[in-house]
Amino acid sequence: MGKEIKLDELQLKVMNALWELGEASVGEVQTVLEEERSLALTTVATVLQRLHKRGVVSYRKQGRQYIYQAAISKDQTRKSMTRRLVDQLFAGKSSILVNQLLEEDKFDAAELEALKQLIKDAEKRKKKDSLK
Amino acid sequence: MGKEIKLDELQLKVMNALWELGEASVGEVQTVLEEERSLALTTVATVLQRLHKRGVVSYRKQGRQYIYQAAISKDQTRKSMTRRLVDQLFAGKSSILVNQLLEEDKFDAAELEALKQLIKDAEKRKKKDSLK
DNA sequence: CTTTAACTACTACAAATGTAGTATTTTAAA
DNA sequence: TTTAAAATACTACATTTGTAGTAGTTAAAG
Repeated sequence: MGKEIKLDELQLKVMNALWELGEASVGEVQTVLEEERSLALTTVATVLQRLHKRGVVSYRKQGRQYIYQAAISKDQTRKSMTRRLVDQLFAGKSSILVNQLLEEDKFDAAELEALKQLIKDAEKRKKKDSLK
Repeated sequence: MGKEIKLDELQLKVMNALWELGEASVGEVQTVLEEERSLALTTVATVLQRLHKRGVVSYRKQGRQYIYQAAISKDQTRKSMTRRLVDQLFAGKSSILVNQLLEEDKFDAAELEALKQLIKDAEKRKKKDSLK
């Protein structure tokens, strides 16, 4: 599933609300977004409709209400959008990105520890693969 | 300098060309971009003009030609756009992003080795800081 | 000198996104 | 019963981005 996913700020906020709630009506999404700043209900509705048109969300009817849910996973989205950023700005090299984050001191001690472990795991996988 | 930088695909391609060349005329930028696909010279000119309006590029006049150069560094751009992605999709946690990349097996053995070293460096910095 | 190429200024269109008001209908509350 | 709230359908506007043609001028090539 190499489908490109490109979502702008508000679209992502809406998706985050759906991922969090599992499914939601326009009003419920609005409520979540409103914690940050107020938006007209119709703005939220429009975003959802357009996302639906793109196949990014789906809905079922409940009475006269549309109950929306994400049609793409958060994981897929993360992968797709990270890939794009790495391709566009890091010459396709994830290591440059991670280097930058480490240099910027973006991790606490526990996270560094966890990363070390993940690197070990990755190295093990690499060794296993190279023996095949 | 916490200035938000948001550049879309073509804008980034133009910036990459400027960063690579140091400075360039519209025609020179077009030549670089053309390696991938052809674009009207006026399209490139328009993008550069709009970027200039935003303060993202600057130019000097040479005869009747504009010689553009980037007014923001690649590093700044990388930091800003990575921050946005992490905030929007990774709840502000860079470690989740790196976890994902490691799980996706995006690094070769040498890169993993280099990352280990960077983590050690980061850990040392952490310890130094905690002793202050 | 003439023709061609290069370059900017100007103009315009389409698509996508964010924003939200109005009209209508249905449902819930007073 | 009436009023208010909720929800969708419809509509419209502004901004941004990508796309590129036309006109006019200047510089380079033939």
